[in-house]
Amino acid sequence: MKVLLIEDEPKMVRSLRRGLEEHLIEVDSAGDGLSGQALAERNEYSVIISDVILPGKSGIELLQQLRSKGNCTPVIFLTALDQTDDKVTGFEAGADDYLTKPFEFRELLMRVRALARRPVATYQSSPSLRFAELEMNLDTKEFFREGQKIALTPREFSLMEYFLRHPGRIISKNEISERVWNLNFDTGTNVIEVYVNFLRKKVDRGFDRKLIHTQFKTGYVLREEN
Amino acid sequence: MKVLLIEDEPKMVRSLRRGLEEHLIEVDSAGDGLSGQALAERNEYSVIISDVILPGKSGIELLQQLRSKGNCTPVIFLTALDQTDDKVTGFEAGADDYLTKPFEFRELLMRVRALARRPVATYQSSPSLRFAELEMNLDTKEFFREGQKIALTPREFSLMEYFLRHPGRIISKNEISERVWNLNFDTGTNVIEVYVNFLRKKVDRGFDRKLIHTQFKTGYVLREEN
DNA sequence: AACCGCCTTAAAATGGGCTTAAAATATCGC
DNA sequence: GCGATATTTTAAGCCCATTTTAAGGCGGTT
Repeated sequence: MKVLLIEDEPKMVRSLRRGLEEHLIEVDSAGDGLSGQALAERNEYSVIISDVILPGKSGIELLQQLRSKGNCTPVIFLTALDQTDDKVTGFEAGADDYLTKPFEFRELLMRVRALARRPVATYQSSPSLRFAELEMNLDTKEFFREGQKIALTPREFSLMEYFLRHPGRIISKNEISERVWNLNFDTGTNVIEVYVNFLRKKVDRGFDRKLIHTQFKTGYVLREEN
Repeated sequence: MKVLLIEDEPKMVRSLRRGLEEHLIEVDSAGDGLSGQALAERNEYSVIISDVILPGKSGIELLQQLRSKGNCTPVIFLTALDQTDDKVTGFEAGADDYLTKPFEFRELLMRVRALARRPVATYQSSPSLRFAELEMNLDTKEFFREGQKIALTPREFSLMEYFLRHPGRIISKNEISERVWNLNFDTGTNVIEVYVNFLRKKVDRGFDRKLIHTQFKTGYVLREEN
């Protein structure tokens, strides 16, 4: 099980992270709304635990934007004091649960587990990414061009996913190695080129209109025209 | 929206009923576990609100029996005092939410609405699951492919059941070990692979169209095509 | 033309998943 | 309760898809 923790108070983050990890729950954390949203969109979590008041973007805004993009990961809000008004708007925005600080850790753990137990399929309208005649189903890990299914390995899939999440934008190799390979240093290899090649073979070969383009000395783009 | 309220304290019943009906929520109520269960089985409710301590049959027993019969109506437990131990067992029994008396009515209302918003879990009127030419009878624990009976051990059966309840969705090994083996930690063994192998021998061997597929590094899927 | 970045291909390394058999555990009939 | 049988779990080795490395060629840029 993996949860995303969005909270700006370092002490709280540390204590929750420790508690959750003790119970063998993987934790990613973010200190503000923006990076929280980025993580939530890039990865799939069982549950998101978020403060309501956050720098950058409030928890409620964040939630609404996730939901509007078809992301149905259950969200538990944390709020300081008993601001019941926040509570109301939080629930209205589609929160699945609410805890008022201070709370017992056991309580949080129970609620996280209860939400994680919910059958995923029923609540998540299978999220899919589209661009041109490409279609990617994040749930079933299927990928299509013009309705034709293309088998992708996990790495290929997540690289393609990254392209589809940033269509039309030039993506540098650094960015790719950070966000797809999770390396923030240069390994001095050419894995990325190799994988772009893999994708091209599977996605562009045999089609007239190429979709994956090289921007010399800059990076790659997913684009319709040449 | 219609809720079932199971509570033995008449005062509480009256006040909650009034509050809910003011918000245009229909209310059926029962004063003990047995009649509550009868109502829950006879009618379909959006949410069940139940006291934990009840004459006749405890709320937790009631919940477990509903769940074992395939009834997935969300349940909110009410409990006097802060008996967190009850809370733990309640959540373990599959409760969807928990409120400690005394609570604000608004709080209850929010939680009821949050649960009612969840798309209704597929209701099992006939206790059989089907997919492609597979058929599983949950009552008699029989399992067939193309009408041909296949004998499954209990473990095999419940693994197959889990597949059949999530056709087309990729199911991770973690998910399987949590939901079929009820382990929420990694045992470091390969039981799951062994059992998938058992199932394949019994279900797919000798058939042209395989139904159980591996998604490398991701999990397994029940799917018709390759 | 020379350099550098990118492409392509093939081969090596890695690690996940499969299979099998044996050990441990549970279940059933007596 | 006891032994026999069925089921479940552990363990080990192998296989192969995936990933990474490496090397040589091609092409764009200056």
